[in-house]
Amino acid sequence: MQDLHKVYDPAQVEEKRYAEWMQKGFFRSVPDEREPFTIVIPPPNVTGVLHMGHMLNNTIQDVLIRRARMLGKNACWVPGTDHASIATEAKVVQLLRTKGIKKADLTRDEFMTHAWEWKEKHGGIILEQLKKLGASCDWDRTSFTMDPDYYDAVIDVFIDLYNKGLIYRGMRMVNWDPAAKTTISNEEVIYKEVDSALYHVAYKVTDAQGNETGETVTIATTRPETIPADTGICVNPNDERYTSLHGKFAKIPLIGRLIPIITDEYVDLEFGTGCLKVTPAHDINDYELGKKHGLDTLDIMNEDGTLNALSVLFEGKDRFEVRKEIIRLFKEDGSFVKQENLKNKVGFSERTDAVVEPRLSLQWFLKMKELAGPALEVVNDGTVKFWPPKFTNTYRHWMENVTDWCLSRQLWWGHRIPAWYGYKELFEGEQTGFPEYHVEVAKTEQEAREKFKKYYKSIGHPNSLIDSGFYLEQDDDVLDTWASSWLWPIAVFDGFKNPDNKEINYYYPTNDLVTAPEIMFFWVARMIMAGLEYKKEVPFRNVYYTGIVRDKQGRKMSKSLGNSPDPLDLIKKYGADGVRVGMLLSSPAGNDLLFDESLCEQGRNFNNKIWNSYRLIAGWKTTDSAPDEVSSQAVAWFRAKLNTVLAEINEHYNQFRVSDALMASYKLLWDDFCSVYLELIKPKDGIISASVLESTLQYFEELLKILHPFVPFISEELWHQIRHRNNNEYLIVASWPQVSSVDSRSLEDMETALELVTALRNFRNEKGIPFRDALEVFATEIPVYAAVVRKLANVSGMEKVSQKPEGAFTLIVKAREFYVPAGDFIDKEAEQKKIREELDYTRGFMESVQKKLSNERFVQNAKPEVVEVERRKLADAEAKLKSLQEQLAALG
RNA sequence: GGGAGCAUAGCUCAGCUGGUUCAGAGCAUCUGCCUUACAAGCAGAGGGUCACAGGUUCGAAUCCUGUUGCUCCCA
Repeated sequence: MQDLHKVYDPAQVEEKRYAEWMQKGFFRSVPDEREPFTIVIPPPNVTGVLHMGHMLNNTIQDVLIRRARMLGKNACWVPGTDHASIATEAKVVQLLRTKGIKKADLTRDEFMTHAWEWKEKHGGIILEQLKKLGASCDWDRTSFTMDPDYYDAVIDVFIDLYNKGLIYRGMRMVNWDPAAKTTISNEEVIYKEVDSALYHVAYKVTDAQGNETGETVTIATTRPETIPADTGICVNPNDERYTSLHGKFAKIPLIGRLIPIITDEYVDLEFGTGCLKVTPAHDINDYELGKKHGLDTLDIMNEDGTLNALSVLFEGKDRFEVRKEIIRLFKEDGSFVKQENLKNKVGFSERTDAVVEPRLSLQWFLKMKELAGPALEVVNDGTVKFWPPKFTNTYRHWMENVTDWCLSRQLWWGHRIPAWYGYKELFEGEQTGFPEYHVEVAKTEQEAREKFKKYYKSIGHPNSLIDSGFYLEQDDDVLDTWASSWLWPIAVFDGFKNPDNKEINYYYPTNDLVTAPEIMFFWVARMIMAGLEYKKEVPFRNVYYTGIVRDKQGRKMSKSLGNSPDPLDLIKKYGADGVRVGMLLSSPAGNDLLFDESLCEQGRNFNNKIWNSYRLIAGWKTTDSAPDEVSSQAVAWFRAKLNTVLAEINEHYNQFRVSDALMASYKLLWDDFCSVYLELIKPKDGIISASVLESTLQYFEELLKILHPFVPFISEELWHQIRHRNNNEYLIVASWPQVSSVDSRSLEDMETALELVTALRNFRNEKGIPFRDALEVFATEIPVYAAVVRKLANVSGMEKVSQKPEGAFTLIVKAREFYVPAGDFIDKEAEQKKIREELDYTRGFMESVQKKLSNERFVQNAKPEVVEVERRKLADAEAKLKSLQEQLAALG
């Protein structure tokens, strides 16, 4: 006892225990005869540092994996990181810049050397941080999406899908990030509302020969800089204002090029002027419209967001500069009409915050329709379950409207696309800007060359020329990061290179996946597709969606807002166990977590409570004498209580209600064990019956087991404090308690006793009677757990009487009457008022029950049990009414 | 514009297939306590016409319809 500090100090415990777990290999999993339980971590980004979202996500995974381990399963939690093409490349470019090196001056290989250096130095930070949280990952299995075998798997899958005809190359409107000079996915575009303007510009109308008719047509646009790329003007055929324009042409101001005026119902009569300029190369809707009407496509933009020669007047100038300049020029030449201010949503790059430019470009795509069908099916039929289930709706909707996946990214860091191009200048040593000629997908240049030879022969090139060598160039682009992470559950077990290896056969399919709903489509859906395609089996059985961690005001936590606490600081302040409890306290599956430090404080307080409950027990000395009555009752009751709550907790886990499981455990320890059980057995002199102490220690062990997944460190520490343990006898590998049969009588008896205790405490409170003054209680029927009442309410004696003693105060508990001689304490008027209020309520209650019972249709239609319940309610209410009336009468 | 979801105490949320001894939990608030494990604590208390309006039913927080408000996803 002297050794135990009054408050729990996590710093003394956490590092030590984690090191022991590691050293003893408790996190390590190898296939054996036990049932496997597998979780693969959603690989955090190598550029990442631990944030609150990771904390929540990984705490939940650790809870699930620790419980599975205690349930005797072979628990395997695979950690790792993904290479994060865009983010990492951006970091590396930035770092090089500080050293005065430009990416453009480096060869691809040189750049990759720098990138790998960066990865080796910074890529593991987040995993080290997870250890502080207590994450029980099998660190020997740490994977990375660009490990050699993983890299090969990604390339092989690309080739395989290409050979199956699922991958194609096509011209598409993509989201172009002019700062990163790469395509980004729809999901990486953040739409923000910005102040902008709708510019009205008049074009002169002409006939097909270019003769001006004297009319003008006024369009409205938010992007006047794209006007040089216009290839048409569109009006709604039903718009009577513009019927005279049908079939005519318009002359682009400043530029003078003629463009046709077309009609399509797509045009909104209400918006702007009702005349739409069509710019197929720079707007996705215009692109579709242009395709439909056979308009030209004129791309005036360079990859860095400046305009090119096709813009005629603005070559080399930035798009936003041109926006200002062109309006000025329109004003000068009189085609400017007016400007309307409005707010609209503009897409920004998640990575660089640059305004995203719709851009036509040649990209690699994966057809999704074929893959989506089966992936939807397995969620619909429950093979893969979502928690909470409401997310299946979102999933279904997306899968039914899936679009092809753009796989290529214009970056170097990542898996280089295994496609090879030959050029028209077949036997020159250099690419000279001629259009490419032929494409082959192959793993190596050697293989590609063989394929090219065959191809060239087939189209009649002479052998002599082919044999003397020809120029090939590999695609410069890499694959989207998700095109590697969708293989994660298979690749971490080497399931591509060795498709039938022991590990993949044992661990796959995995059990649970814990992730955020925002990546349901990037990742969850695609992992299911990959699993079905390559293993013919789903990758996991359950997907637990966590919420987003927000601040108290409901704002998403982000670096730029600066509203996110540093998780490591929190751990320092509250202990890892405290933070874990704090994270889980208010985060039911799928619900956002409004994080507040006070939650961690609550977690810390809980740990302190656990700690002090042990301090109390540890201070007792034992005697051989038999347990007293109250202790025996307490021991019997707590066994029943523990088993009841344990069954509830198990059920919560089965339904993935992790925070409910925590709350149930929290109350079991705090309310039932500390506030009731320990108070009941607590000896006045510090000397306790040895058998009671032994039961108590056993209970405490059970509690530590139940608490372990939530608070691994303190529970392990106390586990060793309680008793001397053998070498590998650690809580982390102890068996999860079994539910045994419950004595429900004991639970009921205790409930009655505790209600009486509360009534008596309340009575003391109201009358201002201090606890040290013992009360005397009379009852018509002595409760089974009278000893409990005596101890907890400081009652000197409980005597059976046939009727209420003179001047006593009546307490009604479970329709039974208890009398407390109150003497001077009684306030007649207040008492009468209280009884009358109670009488009113009881009468009202009785009436409603009577009404129900006298309703024939109720008695006929309702289930017999329900009717029986109503009858009992009536009987109880009648008894209570009678008692209250008597009390009132007795008061005069 | 299309789709999904939510609206229950001051806050965060439970409340399964409709049945008032279920309107509940944690936190917060208030009152009284430094009772020899813990003031990071102990003992109590107050607080909600379950968004609004209809409907189905013997009976609705729970089912249906509409309204309002909010959120998310897609375009």
